[in-house]
Amino acid sequence: MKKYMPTEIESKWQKKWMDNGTFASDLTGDNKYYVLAEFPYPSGDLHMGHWFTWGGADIFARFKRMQGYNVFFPIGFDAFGLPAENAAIKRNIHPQDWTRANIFKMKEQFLTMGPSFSFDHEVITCEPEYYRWNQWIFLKMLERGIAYRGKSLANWCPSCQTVLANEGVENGKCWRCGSEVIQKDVEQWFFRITDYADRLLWAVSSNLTLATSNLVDWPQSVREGQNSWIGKSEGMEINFKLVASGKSQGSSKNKPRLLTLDSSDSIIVYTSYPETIFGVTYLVLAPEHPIVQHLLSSQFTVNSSQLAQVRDYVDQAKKKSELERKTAEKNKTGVFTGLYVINPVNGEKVPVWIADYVLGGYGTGAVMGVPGSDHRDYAFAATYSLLIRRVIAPSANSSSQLEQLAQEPIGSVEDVLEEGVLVNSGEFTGLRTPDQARPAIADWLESQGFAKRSVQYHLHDWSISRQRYWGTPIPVIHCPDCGIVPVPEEQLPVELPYNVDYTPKGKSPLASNEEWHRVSCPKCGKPATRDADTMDTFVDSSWYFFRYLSPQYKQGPFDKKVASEIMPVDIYFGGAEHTLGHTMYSRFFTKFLKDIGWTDLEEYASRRINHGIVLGPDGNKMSKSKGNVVNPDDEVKKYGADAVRVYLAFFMPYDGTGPWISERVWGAFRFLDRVWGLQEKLSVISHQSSESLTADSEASLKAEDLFQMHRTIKRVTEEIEATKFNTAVAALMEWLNYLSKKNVTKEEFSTFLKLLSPIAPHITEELWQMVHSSQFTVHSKHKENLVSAVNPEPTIFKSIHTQPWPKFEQEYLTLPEIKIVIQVNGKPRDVLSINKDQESEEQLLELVKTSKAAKFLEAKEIKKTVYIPGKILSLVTD
RNA sequence: GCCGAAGUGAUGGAAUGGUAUACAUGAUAGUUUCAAAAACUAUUGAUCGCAAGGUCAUGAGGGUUCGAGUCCCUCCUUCGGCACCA
Repeated sequence: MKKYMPTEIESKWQKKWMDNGTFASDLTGDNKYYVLAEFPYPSGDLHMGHWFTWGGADIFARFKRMQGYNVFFPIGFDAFGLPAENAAIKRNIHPQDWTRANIFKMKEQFLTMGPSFSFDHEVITCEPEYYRWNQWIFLKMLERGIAYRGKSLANWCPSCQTVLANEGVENGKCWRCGSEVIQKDVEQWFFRITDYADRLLWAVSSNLTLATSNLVDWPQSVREGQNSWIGKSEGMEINFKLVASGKSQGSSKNKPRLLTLDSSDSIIVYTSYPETIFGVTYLVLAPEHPIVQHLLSSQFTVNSSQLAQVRDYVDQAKKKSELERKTAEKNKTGVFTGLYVINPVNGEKVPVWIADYVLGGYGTGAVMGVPGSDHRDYAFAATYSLLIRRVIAPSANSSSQLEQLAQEPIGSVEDVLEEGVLVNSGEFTGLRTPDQARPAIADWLESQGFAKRSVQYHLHDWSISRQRYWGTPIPVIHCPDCGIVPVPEEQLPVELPYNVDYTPKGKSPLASNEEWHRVSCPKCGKPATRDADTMDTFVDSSWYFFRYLSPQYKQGPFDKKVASEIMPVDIYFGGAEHTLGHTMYSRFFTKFLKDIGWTDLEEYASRRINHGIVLGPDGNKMSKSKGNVVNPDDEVKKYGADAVRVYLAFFMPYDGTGPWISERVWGAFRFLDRVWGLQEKLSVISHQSSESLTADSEASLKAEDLFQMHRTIKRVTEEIEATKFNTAVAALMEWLNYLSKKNVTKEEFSTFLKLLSPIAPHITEELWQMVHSSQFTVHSKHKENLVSAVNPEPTIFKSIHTQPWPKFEQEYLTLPEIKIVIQVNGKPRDVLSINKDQESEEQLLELVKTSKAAKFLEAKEIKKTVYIPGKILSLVTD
């Protein structure tokens, strides 16, 4: 027997599979199965995380293929984005050249995994053939008002010199470079994802065992995370009229006042606690609130020192970064405006303040201050000695007790209640909240015309403009006369010019290429300029899984007919970090594509699997700066690709997070080496045909042998299906331990190889071909003949990876001799073996008398027996 | 603060309410070797015991059950996400 030398056999089979087209995709057949993994960013090095993600996906794809599915398992590259640009600046390489070289290198590295990718459907997002359809989709969105241009405060990274989406801000810092993000007023393009907020919400099921929601099987954590990010809140907009004396007399003749308000001369607040309205003792505006601007431009009469204070405060607030504003959470600051409003429910005159704890971007940018029932309002009122009134009391037993509670002052934060019974609330006093009081007051406020019901979302529109070079150009032309003019569809793609100055200057690098930038207006023909921004790279990754189906397609983003057959994605492997970004944007795109008639799908992936993270040997996240990066190439050289694959599958659950421990990879190698050694234990090595061999070996297998084999088939099948690769490997190890102690039949050996083949594709192919050598040699000779004659590409090579997946037989899963656990008073005392056919409670009770359990029953009466056939006999004495 | 997931040997981790610690790594001893590595064999939760065997152990404390790592309640810790969203 030759020694197991992985490096010798692995490249051999990788080449063979390639040449033979073993894993080529066929999108025409029935019984499709679409396996998707998040396409990699071409950073230039395939790291362990790629092996982990794609290894798991490859196991699954191979498994499904052997189960007879027509598997589509494409790969591509998410090639636009900042790192390429940063590399360009740092190393003076053009982003395009850098990216192309990286893609080339990474493909080579991927091949060492022995993957079963459908390489013939590759998608690379920086190719004009791809991004022209980004532009096409953009224009469709523009047509429908889903894409729009707006000016607003945006997250701005001063280091990357670009706008960031909310999802790109982590703890107030840029997700790429870690610089502190500031707020900047910028004109930019948005996608109106908020229009889709309701459709993006996941149905929340109280039954947690029900894994599906919106008819697909996505992790609970993703569904909950997205829902809380969308942050749907149902409440009311309540109108508070400004007190007339606050108005400026002088300006009333000429200027129309407060044009931006829905209803003139009033402030509209948003609240989801309308039932606390009797507890309002002040109003608070965000510093960005429009009325603050009116105030500062002297449209109200307030004394000048007050005005100066307001001006100071608003200026200060502007200077605070997002981070400062969030970390200063506990210390509430604010300033009185001099204005008053009337509380519509009781006619009280209430002061209006400005405070930066109120956010300009949420609701109406104004809230009612209810210090008696809101912790933040309480803190604010306490700081500025504002009136605090109790409107919610703890539930009371009697009305007299309630009256007493109503008088209790609120002396500390602990007294601030959001639930209980309403007090000091006019006719609503005594109602329980939230269930009774909230709808009652809401109805009443609406009927009186004081307020209307309103739904608010935490989700913001998606800002997609980036002032960077390496991305999809926005297909729009700015004309001094016609304004924003979309680039006509037939002129797509708007190609990204090669020659630009991409060093960051706070404006878009594309504008530096005059020849590209200056065009004539498609409408009027006069000189105009192209939009010089590029799109967020999340746009690229929002629909790539559609493009995979028909990457060469020229009549649209993808071939609808193919999509109707192959979509949705059946299983999507990816990282938990994409819960709020990529996976939600993709869902949004899918819904939009449905609306314009390109797909019938509401959800693009039937099942989502979040993978874990492989840490460095020191237990920290692998990073160059920490020097704990394990390079898969090195590990493959040491142990072989199969051992690395087995280790990755085995060392922790697929969704876990744990360190790479090299000495344990050796354990995976040892396992494969023992599998290799199994060939020596083959009891029947003959020249007979495989069919008669099967019959022979079946006959010689004992009940225990069959039990072990079928049990393993069952376990491996179910565990791969559930993406529990670690226990699938453990099941194979257990069977190997059993097989190592006996002679092995060809049947057992072949079955073992098939079950292991998705995880360790090379060694299993080698051993398979060795065992089925007669078949193989005949065919190889045959092949040479065929090649020289008619058919240049005969496909007679029968790979193990196209063999049918083993099926287990229920009848072998129980042994004739079964084991029954005997418990006395809940403690296991003995295990009895009994013939399956003879098992009965009476028989067992008889056997118990002579068992180890007997002494625990001496001189005791059995008061109760619980008998679960095939499992346990539980005896209870006094 | 809110939401979610999880706490099991020295370590990674297994366990449809039914013999907790499968499988692997490490460790100890032995075989082999001039020696080491590798390989192979045995042992390996704690504790009492010469042994047979017993007792105790799944973050802590209660509960349901013949029986709980698993279900329920309270608490602690860790990780992840969100966070002044009114």
